Amino acid sequence: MTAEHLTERLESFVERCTDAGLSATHQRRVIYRVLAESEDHPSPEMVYERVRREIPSISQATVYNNIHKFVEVGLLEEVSKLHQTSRLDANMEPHHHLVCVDCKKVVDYYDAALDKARSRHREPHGFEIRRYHVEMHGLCPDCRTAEAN
Amino acid sequence: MTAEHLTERLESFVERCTDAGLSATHQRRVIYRVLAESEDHPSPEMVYERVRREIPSISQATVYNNIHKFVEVGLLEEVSKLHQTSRLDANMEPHHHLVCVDCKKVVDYYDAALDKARSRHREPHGFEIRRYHVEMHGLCPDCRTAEAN
DNA sequence: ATAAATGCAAAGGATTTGCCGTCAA
DNA sequence: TTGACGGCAAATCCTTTGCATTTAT
Repeated sequence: MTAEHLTERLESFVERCTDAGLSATHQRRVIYRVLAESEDHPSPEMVYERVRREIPSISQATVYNNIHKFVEVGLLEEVSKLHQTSRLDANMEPHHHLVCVDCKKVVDYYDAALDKARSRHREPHGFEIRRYHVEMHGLCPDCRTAEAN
Repeated sequence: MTAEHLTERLESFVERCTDAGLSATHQRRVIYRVLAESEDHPSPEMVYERVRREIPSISQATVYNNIHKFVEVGLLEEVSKLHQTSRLDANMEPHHHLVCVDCKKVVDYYDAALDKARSRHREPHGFEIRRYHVEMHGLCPDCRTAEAN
């Protein structure tokens, strides 16, 4: 994140809130700035701690509620759409997953080209890669049909 | 999952337990069979419900504890290594993530070839893809160093 | 003015832990 | 026989909700 990008994001925040029908409260500005300044993909708890340095009276509920609002209006994304409950897989062969963002269905996905792509990435950023896992997030056929109504 | 693969997995289960120093208790056999028979990437709660049909007296703790053991010894995988607490990202540009399986650090990863790969997958299994996200799981440099001790 | 947002506290769901009795090897 | 395991219940962690008060527009 370059400084100019950060400034850009912060400046467009108020406008983006207005477009989304959200008032740009002091708490929201600080929560968003903390997130935009963070490089470490913080948890809600970490966001709460950082915001609390500036607004000691803020409550966890406000942080959680606004994170949800921000995700809804596209200001924010969750790294994994599958937190909250673990999802298990006894299939240990290399394969990938299609995840429905709506009903959280998980479908196995096999693709030789994806597996081949893995070899291009050896030790990215010094990581010793153990599992190369493509997660495609989208709407499953059932939820697409449901949404058409 | 073909029937023969399932049989294979079930038959090797006892052996794999022994190798890992785990006794193959009745509960563990049923928990593992339920998982190996499941195509839907069940949550611990769903595993508990299914096992309970056969062992009504089993406790949730046993299910949770054994799921952990199975993951440790490589009989099982979690679809996402990042559940339990949400991890947030204010960077809405398409990008990918390196996740440390040890310390849960998340690092952004940009790669043009990966983005190009996306176009090969249109509507896999009928999914309307909204986000094409590669999650590479491995050991970050810090944890590699720590593990060397 | 007024609909929305905040703070607080309690509730809820998911997961972990400690302890004691039981069972697999 | 005995160390590992299972069951139970309490504890903990993460997140959501209800409600009274305050605030942004």
